Amino acid sequence: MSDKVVTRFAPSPTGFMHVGGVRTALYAWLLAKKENGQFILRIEDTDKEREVEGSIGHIQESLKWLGLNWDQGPDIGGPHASYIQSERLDLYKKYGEQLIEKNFAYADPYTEEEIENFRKKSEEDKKPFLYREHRPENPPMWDGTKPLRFKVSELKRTEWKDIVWGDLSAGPEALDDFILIKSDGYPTYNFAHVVDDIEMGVTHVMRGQEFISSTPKFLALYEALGATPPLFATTPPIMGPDGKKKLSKRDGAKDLLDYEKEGYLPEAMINYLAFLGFNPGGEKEIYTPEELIKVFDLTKIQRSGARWDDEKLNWMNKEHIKLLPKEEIEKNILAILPESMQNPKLVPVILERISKWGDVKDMVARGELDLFFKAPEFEKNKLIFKNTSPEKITENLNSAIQTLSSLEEKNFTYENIKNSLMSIADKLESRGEVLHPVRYALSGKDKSPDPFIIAEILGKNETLSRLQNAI
RNA sequence: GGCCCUAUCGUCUAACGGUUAGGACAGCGGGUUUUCAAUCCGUCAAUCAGGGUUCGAUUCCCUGUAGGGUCACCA
Repeated sequence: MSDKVVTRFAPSPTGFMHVGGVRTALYAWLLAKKENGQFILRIEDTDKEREVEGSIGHIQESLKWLGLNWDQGPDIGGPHASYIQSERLDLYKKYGEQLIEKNFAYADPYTEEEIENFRKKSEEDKKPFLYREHRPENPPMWDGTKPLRFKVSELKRTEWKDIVWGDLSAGPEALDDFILIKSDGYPTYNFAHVVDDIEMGVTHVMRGQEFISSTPKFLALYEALGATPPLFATTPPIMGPDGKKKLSKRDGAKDLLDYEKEGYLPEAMINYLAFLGFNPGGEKEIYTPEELIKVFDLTKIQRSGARWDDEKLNWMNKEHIKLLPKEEIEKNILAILPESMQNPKLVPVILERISKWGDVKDMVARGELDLFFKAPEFEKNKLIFKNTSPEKITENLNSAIQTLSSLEEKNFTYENIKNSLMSIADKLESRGEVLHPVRYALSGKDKSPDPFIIAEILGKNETLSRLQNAI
């Protein structure tokens, strides 16, 4: 146990990174960081057909955005380079030959049609299809043009331990002669990942529960290779909004980088993702990545699937924004505001209305900030407050102008404006009699930020002018 | 269908076999505010069902039900 912890994230480059895959990566990363171990990024590109160009770069960019830095990987190399499986074909071939020698592998002589027929026959007989029941007696030499199959030598019940799920087991029907190397010369996932995990000294394998049922095969392979299997930690799936199926593109599983574009904070995404299927206990919910590393514990990962909930993510993102220094918040908001709206005083007004940076853009698009930059056009009757007469409104607006005029330019601040207006308002039957007309005069709207902050941002001149205009 | 697995508020979850089953999101109500937002306070809300084991079961066992996963020259 003195060995260093080594974890890996091993995606196949078949498209964008979605949140489910990222969470598995996150758990592997958290463990490596917590144990001061190594986190490896390995690309499993053994299916040429499904490969999508640009995926590798996209995957790396996604991980980098979150700050999940790897210690070994395709771009930075490491003691076990290459970290791209298509560049390691010789290694898999070597392992394959070794298995043939030890009588743990053989060439598959059948055509795909023949196997398909076996399969159909089993289906008709209502029996599960097992290739090993058709295992050829005298398989040909393996020349690389035929698939190489693993030869199950002992049909037994497999029992193993999973850090998250506890004791697991499966009967001998889970064991079959699976393909190690395809006829195109590429290894299958089943083979390549085991070889690489052995070669790279991976100690903890984290992956989704879709792999539980094939674990007996992996274990048999480890045994045949004379290698000690790693520890397994299986993560539950992330479910779609209906809670019944795994989150898929159809239910809105998004490219992780879309969340970056929408202005989510990576530390909020990490917090949310980590807590979707993991909980350290206690009542604290907002964790920085550093805090998460400290409390992370594989045994506290959940076993059942969790639904993706955008609302909770938004809440969490807002909480993380609040943790940011003031200057940082200001910088981010100003960066999104158009040239004509670069006023730092708007920041607090905006901040309380957004949960992610992208919302700023929406506010601008909806024209919610326009009132700070151009005098509103209003309809006269909107100035009326409840049963207050027009004359009374005019009178109230006049007293507002009067009291605000007495404020010096440099004292034209939120507190002073509020005090001045409130002193008038409190003398009236209802504060609304003056505050409503003032709000409307300043903003042209019934619903707006409070009139005091609007006045401060507009400044004395503009404020008085809008009030006068309303009269 | 075979095999494997899972099951606490609407959602994410907490609870050495002993708690009024806790927290958070959402919802609802209220305070601050004329309003929206924000914020604070309060409130609603759950152990899938049935059997065991036990003085005592959310927790352990069995059955049922529901759900998930897997049965590829995909990972």
